[in-house]
Amino acid sequence: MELIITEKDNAARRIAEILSEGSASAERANGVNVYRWGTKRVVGLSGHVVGVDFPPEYNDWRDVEPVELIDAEVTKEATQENIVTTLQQLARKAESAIIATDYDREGELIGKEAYELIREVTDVPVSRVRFSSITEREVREAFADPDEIDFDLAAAGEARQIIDLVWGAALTRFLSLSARQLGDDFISVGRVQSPTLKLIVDREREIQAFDPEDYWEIFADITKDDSAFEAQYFYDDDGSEAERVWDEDAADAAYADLRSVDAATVTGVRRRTRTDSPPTPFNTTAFISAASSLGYSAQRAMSIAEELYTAGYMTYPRTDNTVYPEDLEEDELLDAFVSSPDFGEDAESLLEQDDIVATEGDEETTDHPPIHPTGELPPKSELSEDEWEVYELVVRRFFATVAEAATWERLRVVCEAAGRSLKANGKRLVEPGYHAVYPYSSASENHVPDVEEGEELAMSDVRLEDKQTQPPRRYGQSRLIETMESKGLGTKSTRHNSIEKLYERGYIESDPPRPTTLAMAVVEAAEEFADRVVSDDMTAQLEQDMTRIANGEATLDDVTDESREMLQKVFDELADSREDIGEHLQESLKADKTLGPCPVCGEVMLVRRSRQGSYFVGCDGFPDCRNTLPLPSTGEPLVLDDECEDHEMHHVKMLAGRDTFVHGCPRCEAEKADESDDEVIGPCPDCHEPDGGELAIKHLRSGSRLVGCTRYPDCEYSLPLPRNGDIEVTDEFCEDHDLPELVIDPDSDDPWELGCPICNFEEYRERNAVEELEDLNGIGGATAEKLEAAGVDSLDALREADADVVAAEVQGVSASQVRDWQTELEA
DNA sequence: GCAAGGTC
Repeated sequence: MELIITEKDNAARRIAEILSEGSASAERANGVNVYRWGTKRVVGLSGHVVGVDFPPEYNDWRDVEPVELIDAEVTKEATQENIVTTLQQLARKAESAIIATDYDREGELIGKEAYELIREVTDVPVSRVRFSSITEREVREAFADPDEIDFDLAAAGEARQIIDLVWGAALTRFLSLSARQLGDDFISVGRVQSPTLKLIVDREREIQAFDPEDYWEIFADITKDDSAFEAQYFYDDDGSEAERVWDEDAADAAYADLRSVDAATVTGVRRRTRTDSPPTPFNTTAFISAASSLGYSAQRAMSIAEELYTAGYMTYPRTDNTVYPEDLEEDELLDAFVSSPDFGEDAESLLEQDDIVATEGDEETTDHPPIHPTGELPPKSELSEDEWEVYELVVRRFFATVAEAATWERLRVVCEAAGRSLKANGKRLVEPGYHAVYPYSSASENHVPDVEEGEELAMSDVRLEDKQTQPPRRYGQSRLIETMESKGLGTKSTRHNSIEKLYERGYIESDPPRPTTLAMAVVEAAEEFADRVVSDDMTAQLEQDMTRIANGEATLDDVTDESREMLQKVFDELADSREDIGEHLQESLKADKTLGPCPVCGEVMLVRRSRQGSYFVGCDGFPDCRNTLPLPSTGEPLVLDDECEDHEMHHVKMLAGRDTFVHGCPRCEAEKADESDDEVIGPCPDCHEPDGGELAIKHLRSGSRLVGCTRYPDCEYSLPLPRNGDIEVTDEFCEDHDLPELVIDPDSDDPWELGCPICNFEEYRERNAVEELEDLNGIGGATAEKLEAAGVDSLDALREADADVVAAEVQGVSASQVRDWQTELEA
């Protein structure tokens, strides 16, 4: 038997398909897919199936000095037991094995990990094949001429693993211990996350230090025949054109001059045509950036891309490549779209071009092809709105890369009036080119009419505008990812996760991300004592070292030993400052959680966490002062800059994904509840018989409202109500439940007829079930709705469902897929 | 429980 090992299941399936010419069948072993035909078996890993770690005796953070981790042994342990088991079971029966993991450095390391697992059980020959896209030609060529594993390249990857673990773990533990933050809220640092955080912190420092400057600009309307255009005053500033006037008197003088006349003479006209080249193929970063201008976060864009990839509609979303592979036939791919109602016309018009030549980016790599649609088209109804929008983006980007350039006509007009100069720049799209199929990049025109030199034109409405220079803008997520890429921080697969990690660690909040006080303190501490870990130099150096290892110019030990020595020096410096650093971090943590003065004792009120894990506001004077205020039960609290005028308390926002909301001032919310009375609306369905319980609209001190039983806590029956808006109890009654229908914000433009609270809750639960299913990996919006319609309307229902029955009832869902979801649920 | 890198 001959065993083939790929990096992921998807690649295993497609390679089996190609090599077996479609005759391969799939079977499951230990929950892992194995594809077989003849004497061949193909199994897909799940990336790294082993991971580096320290031996267990280093597990207790309090028992081990962080500095000890520098020279601690680093071991490798299986992290995906069933895949490792399956791989070794198959290897025992194999006469030979072929490693077919991705064609990049991590792929080589993952391949070497598989090799070592195989070697634990057998000494059959192991070879390596490399291909950069899973196409018939590439795969066949690669398997016809197998190569060897590149152990040096794999060792380069191992050096990275060891250095990242040792630096990350030792410094993370040091900071966490010094600030006494050992629970979930430890203080982390790392080679990628910390320089990324420093980018954000440095920008925030610039913004804070920014001193705005006043300047003035002057505009006027100029009319030719019936068409008016805007012209802007400019002057000569040492040989270059300047529009901003920095001196108020000078601005007033120019303004007065221009206002004194009502005509301007054209003194210059210049026409130019400019070619606007179509965009290059999508790599991961460019894709995230384009999706972000459609309003998707980096994380969301990648998760939708993952779905579209798994469903077979687009290529692998994690790639650095911006050059299509040679065997991509652009016209054939366009052909696949001709019959589509959404893309047919555009595909046809592109096919009419004389020559179909795709653009190329600067980055040509071996990892994967650039992101493009496969020829398989999804029915629109099968995708959720978001999925469709992202799919359309990917299709149109491919269209754009094979479309013609656009042509713009630029018209520059210069006028003189009262000895002052004005200018206007017009642009007109003469040939739309790729813009016709790619509406995402701006193609806005600015009309300036045809004028001739010497012409006198009417001028009106001269305006003097006073402005101020603006601080630099914060990084948005996609700009941050672009900057990370340019500095070599992270990889195509991890950059968006690194940003997500900064949110989870309480280092940044909001979007565009802003650093917390804690983040400022962590970066400051690192700059002072471990500058390497917040600098992109560490990555640059590591890249060089890895190249040396890969080229055989250095060994793994050379590089890791040197790195350990450097870290040892960092710790020598840190030793004396442990307490100072800890204090500074603790103060910053407190600043991020401080709301305002305690009305009882004058100390400060802080966001705290109870032993049960729920959040509340408590006095820093505890246990002397036991004043508390409740917070809503959903989400993680975030202290906002806004302050309540009555109580000098910062407002609180509750972060809960799509259910995020602003809670406001916790004292105001509590007082509102204290002042409001319960409003009885009908009988309690649980206990009216025989106990006489009734349902009432209640306001809780945590700011939420609900319909609950008057016998609470003896009866815990309750229904949710929206957090905001006036509630009107109408005279209409629900026949099923003997309750009045409710209307939210009856006097607003858009009142919400919530109806009977019981009926409303039942509908809500149904909708929620769909969302719950969607949150499970690999279930798209459309699939979730189909499952819900088939009676799989909650995670519990999915867990207990019979996979074969579900597969039979829901089109497009296979039994094995259902079993995968169930396995995931169990985990 | 620490990192970053794969993968879902």
